[in-house]
Amino acid sequence: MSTPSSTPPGAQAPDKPLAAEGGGATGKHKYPVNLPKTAFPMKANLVQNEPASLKRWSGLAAGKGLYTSLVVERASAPAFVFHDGPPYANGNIHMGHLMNKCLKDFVVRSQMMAGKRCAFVPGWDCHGLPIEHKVMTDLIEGGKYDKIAALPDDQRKMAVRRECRKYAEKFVKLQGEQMQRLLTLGDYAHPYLTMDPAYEGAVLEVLADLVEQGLVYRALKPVHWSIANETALAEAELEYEDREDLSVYVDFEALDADAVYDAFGLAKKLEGDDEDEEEPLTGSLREPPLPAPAGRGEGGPRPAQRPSFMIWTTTPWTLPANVGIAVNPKHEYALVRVDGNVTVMAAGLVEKVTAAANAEDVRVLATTPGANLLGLRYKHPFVSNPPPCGLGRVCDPAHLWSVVAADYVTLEDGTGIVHTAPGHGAEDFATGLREHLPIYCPVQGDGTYDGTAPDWLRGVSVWDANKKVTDWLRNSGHLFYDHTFTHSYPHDWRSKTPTIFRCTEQWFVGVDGLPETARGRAGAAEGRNLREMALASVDAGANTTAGTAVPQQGVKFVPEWGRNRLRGMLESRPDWCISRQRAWGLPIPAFTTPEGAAFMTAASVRAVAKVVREKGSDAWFTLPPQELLKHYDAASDKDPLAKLLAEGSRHGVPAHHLKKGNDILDVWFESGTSWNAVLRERNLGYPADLYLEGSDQHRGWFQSSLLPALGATGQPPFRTLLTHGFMVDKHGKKMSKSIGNDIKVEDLLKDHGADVCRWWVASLAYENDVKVDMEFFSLAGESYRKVRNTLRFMLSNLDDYQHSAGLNFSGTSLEAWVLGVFDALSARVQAAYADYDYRTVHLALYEFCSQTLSATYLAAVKDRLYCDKPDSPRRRQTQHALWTMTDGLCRLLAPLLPHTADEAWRALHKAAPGDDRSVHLLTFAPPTGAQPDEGWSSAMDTIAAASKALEDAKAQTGIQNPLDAGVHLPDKAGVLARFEAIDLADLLGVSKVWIDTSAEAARVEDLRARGWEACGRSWKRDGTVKKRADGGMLSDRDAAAVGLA
RNA sequence: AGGCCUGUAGCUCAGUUGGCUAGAGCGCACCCCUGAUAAGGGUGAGGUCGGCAGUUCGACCCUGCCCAGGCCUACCA
Repeated sequence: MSTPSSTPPGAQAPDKPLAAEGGGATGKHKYPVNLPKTAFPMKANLVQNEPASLKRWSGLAAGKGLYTSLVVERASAPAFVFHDGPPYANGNIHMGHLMNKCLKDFVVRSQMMAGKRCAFVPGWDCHGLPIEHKVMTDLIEGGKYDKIAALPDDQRKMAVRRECRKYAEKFVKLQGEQMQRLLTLGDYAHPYLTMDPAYEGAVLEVLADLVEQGLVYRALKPVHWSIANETALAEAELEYEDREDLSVYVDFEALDADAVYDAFGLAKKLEGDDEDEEEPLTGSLREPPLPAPAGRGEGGPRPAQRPSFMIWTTTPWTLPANVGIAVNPKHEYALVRVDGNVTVMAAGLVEKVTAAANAEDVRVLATTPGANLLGLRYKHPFVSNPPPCGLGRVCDPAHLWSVVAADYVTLEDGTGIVHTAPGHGAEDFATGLREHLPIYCPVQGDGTYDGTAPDWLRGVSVWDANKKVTDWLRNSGHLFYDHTFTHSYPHDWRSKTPTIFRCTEQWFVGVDGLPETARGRAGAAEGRNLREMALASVDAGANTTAGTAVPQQGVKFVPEWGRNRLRGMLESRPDWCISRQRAWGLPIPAFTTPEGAAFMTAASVRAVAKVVREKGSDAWFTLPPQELLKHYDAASDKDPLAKLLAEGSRHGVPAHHLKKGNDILDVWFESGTSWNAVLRERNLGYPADLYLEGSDQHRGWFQSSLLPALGATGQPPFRTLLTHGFMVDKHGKKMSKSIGNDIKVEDLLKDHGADVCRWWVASLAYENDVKVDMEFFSLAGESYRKVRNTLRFMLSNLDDYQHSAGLNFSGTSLEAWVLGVFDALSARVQAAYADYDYRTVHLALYEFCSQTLSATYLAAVKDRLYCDKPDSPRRRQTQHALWTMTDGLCRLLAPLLPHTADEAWRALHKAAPGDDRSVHLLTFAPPTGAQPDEGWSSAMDTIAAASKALEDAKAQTGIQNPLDAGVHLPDKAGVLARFEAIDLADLLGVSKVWIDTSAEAARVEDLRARGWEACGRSWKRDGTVKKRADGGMLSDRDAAAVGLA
């Protein structure tokens, strides 16, 4: 049974706009007061209202929308060039995107508010393996791949590319909507997509510039290789599975026994010689082998037989490609006699290795740091002819088959001496490049050895070679020990077969100046050293502090340690491999002549770029070479390579005899040239004032943008690099879907709305890692509501106010004080925006709302707003200040809280639903010009002290309601005399203030003891309260306000 | 394993070139107001400044080591 309403028929339902009842004691008169009234609701209801704001903004200026009208309106304003790093077009946006996009939007909106033209073109990285991999998986699982796989190469790739494009388009659309839901402002109608034809053409034009500078070359590089599919594989296409392999310990005979013994500091005489003669000769009759300190031999005799270096490998099949052995210069190495043989290995591993092989007689003869072994030569166990150096390289024959340094050599496994085959391993490759060793790979695409291998291995599969090589070594006496063991090994994700590391020809951007092959190129005379240029630009901006101008060519870092981080990475980075063997990407427009020579010149790349601009990169797969090169004129190409090609010439190759290359560009090259494809193509300005991304982009986009820009334009593409940290959970652990501690942006928007999320982002120390938890958004919501309610209270007291500028008021007025504080706040906030210091913006705005306004000024002026005659000068003056601050505050808040600031601003201006006005079309307000009296500072100190006294009095006397109190303020300095006592009383929240020039401290008095009555309207006891004509007890002010004498 | 970075109250953050009893807001507890009311105001309790050692008359701040965490490399012969 439900309870019927207890309201009697005819009774008035309680009205929401609170009437002037209650208040005074019962039985007394009820007097009307000026109650607050506003349409701006206390409850934000962001989840529903934000989409409405979005819709309104998109309809502004007859459908042009907010972004477009702003940019058009600011056409001649100074530009702030900001550039978006493209997220990958895959999946829903996550917490990282939330922070990144909000921070970027703070930049865009605050720059616009500062009067700049800040164009922002959002972009997406559309090509690349993650999409291709996903699409392939879907095709395979859907049973559709077999049909596609049977097509000719170009057609197969086109089929895959069509699917990839659809996939990318889908996620660009999805993510774009999600980003706009975060209320971010940008040219979402015209984003940049790395798969757009114009973008692709612009990328190729940068490539052409780099080719022209002689920075692009073709060389060998080891890649993961699937023998089953005869293709290179990316990391993402590998699956690691356990596999049983043969591991071998092999002795490599030293070429010069004496040199080895010298390195170990052994005396230059043979074992068996008379012991007595041993002493003074050590190190004195010969040159030390190395500048490093001599080895720590005991000065004992040197063995008669030739020593060897013992290496360990789990891939015996790579031994034919061995060109060096690596030691760690810092580790200690031992010369060991093992069952009659003398060999070298890491001192710390002697016991482990010999025990594994069950060696019986083990004696360490001497030890020496690895540094002393560098340069020692050895004899390859079964290869005698020096291998070819490798495409486009020059090798140092003195380094072949010698001991080299590598700090990746550890003492965890093996012997501490690492077999090095640059053609078969990434680290070996790096070492090979550094030491000018051959990059040699005798293994062909089908996994068999080619003609350069020893005859007993030619045509043999590498898997069979493991045993063959091991047997050979055993027979020749080089094998110390072998055993099978199980380890995790990469497998091809599609064929499930084991992969190998194999050298293939790839395209590189050189970072250390001109490689041999690039010499003689057109324009190469002024070729650049990218590493030096990059380091110089990173260093050039050092020692600039926030706000100061960045020197030409220099880069400013926020935070400053980013400089160090980028510098370290630039110092150690290898040449950039820009080619990939995939379908979903932008082809590298290189051709192959019938003789197998690569053909690509600056002019030929520009010619293909022209076609790509018209038809997109699909053209590479659908058009024949002569069509792709239709804009190319070999006769006018100054590049020497152009001689290879001459249509119709007897000496050259006609274009239609060329073969198209199969490589696509690394996607990092595509996004790394966005400064050209977006900023320059769209005339937005170059270089950018700011790039803003996560700190992982020091390795990624910052570098991939810096290098091509330096190569092509000679200057960095950005003046400032700002980085933010990563999202971690509330315990500081990384967030991931698999752990299940991730927070969905969707959920946040549904529970809290975008403005609250943005308010939270603004509060972060974004340069560090950021802890996230659902609870934090509730807290942010509370703080948001405080700001909202402060705005609401001001709005509700402006309902009857018509603003007009140019009001003069005294410097001692409350208005002069509060507007003075507001001006300081405004300056502080604008400076913080300019410094990307949103935390300070957030804090300053919050504290102003909470402390200056809510707790102080608004509390003080409440009485005059409610009880003064509505149009009294004092009340209008207060409203003037309220209006000025509400308007100004909305502008200051607008970059952080686009919806709420606009909602409040429109409420202030009483904008009707169809009204186009918006706070976002404005700029920050100029200073109010208020000139607060110099005495305010000490006046406020006195008030604070008196406030404390009042608290004490409340605790000790019967005063509970501050309006029952009067306060005698000390004023020895005579500062307060020029202030209105009533203003000071209102700041204290008491009924009456007396200024006492002789008092030391504030004194509180109970006004009831004076017999002062409380006013029935304002509840104040100001000493003027008396019975009025209508019988009510009113103060003079209130009597006048209601028209009673 | 290496490079860079972080670690101050339950939470988010301040702490200027080493020098006062280490601050603020939120949250929490208690109180006031009931004409901003699913609001507003006030008061208070919370910290061995990640740990250990060192330099110094004096260290949250400088140095070293360790612990925990993050990003990026390298994960291998």
